[in-house]
Amino acid sequence: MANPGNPVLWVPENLVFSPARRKTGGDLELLSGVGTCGRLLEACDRSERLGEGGDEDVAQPIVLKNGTDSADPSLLEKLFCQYVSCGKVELARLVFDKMQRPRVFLWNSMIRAYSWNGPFHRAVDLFRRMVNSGVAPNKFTFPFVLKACSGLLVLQCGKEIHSRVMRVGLHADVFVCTALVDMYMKCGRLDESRRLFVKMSHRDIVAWNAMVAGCALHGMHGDAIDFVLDMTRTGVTPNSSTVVAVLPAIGEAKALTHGKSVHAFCVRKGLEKVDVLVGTALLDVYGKCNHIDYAQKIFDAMTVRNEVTWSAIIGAYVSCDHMAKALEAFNQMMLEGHQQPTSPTLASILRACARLTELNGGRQMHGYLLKSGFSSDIMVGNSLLSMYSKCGNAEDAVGLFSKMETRDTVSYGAIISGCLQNGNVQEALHIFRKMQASRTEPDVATMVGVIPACSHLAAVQHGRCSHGHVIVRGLSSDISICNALIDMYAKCGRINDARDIFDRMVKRDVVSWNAIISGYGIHGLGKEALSLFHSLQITGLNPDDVTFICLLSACSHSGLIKEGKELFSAMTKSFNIVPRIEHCICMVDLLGRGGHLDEAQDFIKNMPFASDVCVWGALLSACRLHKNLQLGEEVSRIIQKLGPEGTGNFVLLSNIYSAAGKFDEAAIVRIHQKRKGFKKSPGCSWIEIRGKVHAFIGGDQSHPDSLRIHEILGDLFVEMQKLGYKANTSYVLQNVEEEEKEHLLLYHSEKLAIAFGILSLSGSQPIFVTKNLRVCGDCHNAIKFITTITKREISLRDANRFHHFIDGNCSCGDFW
DNA sequence: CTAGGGTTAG
Repeated sequence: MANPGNPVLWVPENLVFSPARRKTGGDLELLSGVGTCGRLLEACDRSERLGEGGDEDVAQPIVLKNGTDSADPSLLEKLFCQYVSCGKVELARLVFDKMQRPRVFLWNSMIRAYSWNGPFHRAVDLFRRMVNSGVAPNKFTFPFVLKACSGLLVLQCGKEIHSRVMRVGLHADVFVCTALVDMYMKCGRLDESRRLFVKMSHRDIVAWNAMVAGCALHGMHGDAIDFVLDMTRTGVTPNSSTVVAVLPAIGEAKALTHGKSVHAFCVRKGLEKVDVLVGTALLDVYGKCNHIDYAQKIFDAMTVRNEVTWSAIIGAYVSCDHMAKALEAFNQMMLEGHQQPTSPTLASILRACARLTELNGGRQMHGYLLKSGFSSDIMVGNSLLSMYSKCGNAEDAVGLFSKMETRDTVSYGAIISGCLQNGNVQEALHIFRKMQASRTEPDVATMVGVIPACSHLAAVQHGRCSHGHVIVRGLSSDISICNALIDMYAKCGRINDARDIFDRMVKRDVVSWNAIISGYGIHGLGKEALSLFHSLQITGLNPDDVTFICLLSACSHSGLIKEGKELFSAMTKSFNIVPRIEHCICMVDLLGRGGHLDEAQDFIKNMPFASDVCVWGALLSACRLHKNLQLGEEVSRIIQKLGPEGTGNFVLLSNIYSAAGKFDEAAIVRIHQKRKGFKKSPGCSWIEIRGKVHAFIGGDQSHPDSLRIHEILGDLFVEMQKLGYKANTSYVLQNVEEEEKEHLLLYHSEKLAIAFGILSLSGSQPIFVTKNLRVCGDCHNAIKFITTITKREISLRDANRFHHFIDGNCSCGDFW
């Protein structure tokens, strides 16, 4: 059932809702389906009332009744106008087609009707017909047809119309010119648009708004804001369209101050309560700027709300991490029943379920979506994929993905990262290959999702391949891509390649710095990490909470205890970063690893918040490292007390580990239990040989070369013993005879992978093995002997860091 | 006016 504390999602039982039906407005469809095709009734008594505007009740029966085709031209015109003003575009068109020689203004009305709500291509077609039938377009025609071009994003067509405008000498007309500015803006020709705009002798508010909206549309947030400032300087007062155009840009730029001044302007004009568009846009800005209280105030004060308003407030709650409020708002909306959910609403709700790992609620939503006809909506479908993945349900995500009718780049991105989040790296890479086969173009987000798959595998060949993809697609200058590449190369043991990417970046963000600092950290190069931190401060970029986690962990792995302590205090004092539990885990780890067990314990006791299993787990592994059994047992008991209920097996397993002195295994069990649900992943090691990844689990005999691998290990064991190696059987979990323990140790996954490396690679090639968990202590010792015997260089990346073994020594100096 | 997938940490 639902997690305690999480709100239960309310979903109506039998609600059926078809988005398609709402959009077309059924009666129009029915009418045109009757097939009366302009057979008109000479409803003379009623024709008097035609043209008064907007009375559709009068207009409809006229066309529906059978009558003669010999309609009076003036009646046709009146009827046409009537339909146009009622918004009955299709009916207006029927009448229009009946006219013998429509006058210019009738062409204009018809084109305008299409340019208003589409279909835009009809407006353009009609314009062409108009020109071909010898009717000269006038200054009213051009703005309408240009608007249709903007809607269709047909630059070529727009250019043709531009040259026609020049030929008939209408380029100085403010309306025509404004429409051209808008068309070029929307079609992405910002230079041409700006050129025309600057040349205009008189710019009205519509022209200014076109510039503002265009900049906002193309993600040029700063320019959009600047245009609004410019227009006020030249004495043009913004209107509600300006506000609605600029607010999304302000929101994207998270420019809270600008948002507030626009808000103030709206209050002066009395817009924010009565204008739905303004109110909605405003509350969205506050949501994006993380000011949910203001967003809510605006929402509460609005006298008119539409479905977009509800979507916006729900989305704002979700992005401000108020999931309960988001679900509450959704329930309220459904109960009030004035507004139906739309795909953005549902996408936000699914995001909320994902964040809460509220699988039951998510499933309920899925059921509702199936009933209500939303399940074919690609955005909703993608949100569902993500929800299932984030709730740890990879199978349902993959199942859903395979059943999707259409998949776009986002669908692939969602499923690839979903597989990755659930630890299925192979499947992620597999789907990436299918994506390429399906000719779906990967974009930045896809590649940012794929590159970490290579980092997890530590498969540098795959990684280089992804790097190649990125270059070919021209994405190699993207900051996020570079960040992912830095991380990938660092985790694949190529710290210098990582540094190279970092050094070549034109622009870096804090994640770039964090990635390279973390890279040095896992390589045990703490001094380098610290020196990068100093460079970071010179750039003027602010380090964030993650930076300090990277730094503290780097210090911890390099034994830089004094530096770590200084960083921790500087973090709060000089950088105003509130320590999170993660920082405390690093500190306990740092102190504990360094042997300051009492200090670590004091640190936990003085933490400003309640300690959790992970903090004690860090201390427990320190107890294991320094063989402090007494404190270790004490800590084990605390962990047992903290452990959540219903995890009996974990408690038991943890006890076995602890009783046998396997404190770090016990800690790992606890951490896994806490973080990943209730599954403990088995120790697994792998090695990439000529682009193929070979994976081994302990005692594995499934590899085709298993026999020879075992032979190699057997021979090595004999040699190692001659050099003084003694198996450390305290690392064996099972309660078996000593000899059996030695046997089990010999076939640990990391040893198997190394033996396979020896078998497959020539003597001069370094061996690079990756393990999902932390390296076993006996293996760590054994590998040192193996480097002496085989004269090979061996690198091992485990869950925490790198170990470079050479000539019987490890780069970590046994400090791990 | 609202909206789906992504990078850094332990």
